[in-house]
Amino acid sequence: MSTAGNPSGTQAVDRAAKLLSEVVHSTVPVTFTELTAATGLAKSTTSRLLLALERNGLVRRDDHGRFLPGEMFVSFAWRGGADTSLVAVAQPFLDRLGKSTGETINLGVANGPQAETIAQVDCAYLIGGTNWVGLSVPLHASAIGKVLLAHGAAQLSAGPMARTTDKTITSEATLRADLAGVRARGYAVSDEELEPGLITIAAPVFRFDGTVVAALSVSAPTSRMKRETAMAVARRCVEEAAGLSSALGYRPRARKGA
Amino acid sequence: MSTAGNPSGTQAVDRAAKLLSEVVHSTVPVTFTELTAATGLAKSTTSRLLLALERNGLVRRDDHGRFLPGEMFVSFAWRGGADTSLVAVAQPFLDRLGKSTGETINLGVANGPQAETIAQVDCAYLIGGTNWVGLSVPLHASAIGKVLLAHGAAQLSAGPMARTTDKTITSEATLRADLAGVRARGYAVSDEELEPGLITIAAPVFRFDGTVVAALSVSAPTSRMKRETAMAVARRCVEEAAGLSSALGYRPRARKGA
DNA sequence: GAACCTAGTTCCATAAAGTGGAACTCCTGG
DNA sequence: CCAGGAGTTCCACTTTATGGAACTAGGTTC
Repeated sequence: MSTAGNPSGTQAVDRAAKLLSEVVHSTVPVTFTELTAATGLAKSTTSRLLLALERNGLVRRDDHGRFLPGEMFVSFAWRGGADTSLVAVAQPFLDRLGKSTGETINLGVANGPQAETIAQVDCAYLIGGTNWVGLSVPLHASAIGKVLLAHGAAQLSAGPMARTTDKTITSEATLRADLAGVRARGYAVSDEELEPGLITIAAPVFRFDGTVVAALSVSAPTSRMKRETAMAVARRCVEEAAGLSSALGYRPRARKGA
Repeated sequence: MSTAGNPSGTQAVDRAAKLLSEVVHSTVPVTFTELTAATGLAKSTTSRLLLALERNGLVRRDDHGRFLPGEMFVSFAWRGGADTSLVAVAQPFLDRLGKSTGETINLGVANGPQAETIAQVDCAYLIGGTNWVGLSVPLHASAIGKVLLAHGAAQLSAGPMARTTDKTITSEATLRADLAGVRARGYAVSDEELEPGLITIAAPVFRFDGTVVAALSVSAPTSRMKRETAMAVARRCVEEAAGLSSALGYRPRARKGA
């Protein structure tokens, strides 16, 4: 009768978790009745489970008796555990993107005047990216960096822009134009601007408040990234980045339909 | 045999919640064995419950099989639910402070160049504070404001400091000296500096990373806040602020004991 | 202000789900 | 290759959760 086939005997916990999930993933406080409806549980069961969740600080009630995530969630959020866990939330999205493109996938964030790689999925080919996790790259020459710059998630340092290949953008005006393109298209491209033979495409990851917190990228050798492939890859990259954004609570536009 | 007398029949959920609590409130990943030890549950039970929690995104395992808070917590934290819920976490501390002093309790945060009151517990006396929630007061004249200033959680605006009573500090040098005192003592006092007849004492609330995010205050009419009373009140205020800080993950000093 | 909803909690007999000891499977290190 | 620890799976036992019904608490209507 339930949606999922429960692997083993833990009904009560699973049901409680389902209730909890409804409460936590909702953007607004949830009523008791909505919860019985959403989970299909009997009133008595719902009541007992919610009482247990409340007793354990997993949910709480507002003045109208509606349910909100409890002290345990708030406390976790305040203690900053989230920052270190971005990678964990992102992993499934990276994996999916890696599987569908076969190329090297990276997740990068701003770290001072550079872009730092914090997670990676290796490519399926013999020739491909090495491990970049922990490495920092120039903002103006990398696709991830350009995404961060374009959305104000990183600032260039004062000095002149270092040239790493003959295609590297070093003029401020050119970069500004490129960044405008990044915002318009929804993704950034670094076409041999960081390293000869390397093309990278990156898309922005938004947080609940619409600010960009990271960028998701696909890197491949020029030999495998022709124009048509690039278009498809870019679309997939933007898709997964959007999915991750949504997991972080970003809601691009109020959407119709229940 | 168990530590707590369970009010009603929800053993499995309570046990799962206890495991979850261990995982979430720990600063480091927790091992399976630590969990069995901490909760006193049988290996088989622990295993089953953890599997259920994992399946539902409440915990996850790192590469060494140790347990961390799951996607549900991270996602909640990233979507910014915490900010709106500071009041909820703080409530018990405010209540306790209110009960033990009998006076008006406030929780305030920085809001631009002012201190904004975001929660309040009303005093037990007939004469006392009115509702301040939502009100903003000058940083330099209020105890909450001085705490925020002293710990760099708020900045004064450029202009001159407005005088609201004849005791208001309006000289920058005097204020600077006062703020040094606030840091040294651990609390701030506004002695009729905001309104004649009103004394307020405030203590800082720290976040996990040691930054100050809010201030907790006790306000009373001069008639009830004599010197000795003030000392006791200040101590209680600092205590509760420390308790709240701890709930937000702040650990002033590594603590001994299992 | 009495009758009537609706929302939610408590009761209780039933049976289903959780429990824990023991057996089993994986690792890791000697 | 064997020993020992860590964790999972099995399974008979029984404790614990379940859900319908009764009950309580607010709120609305007439």
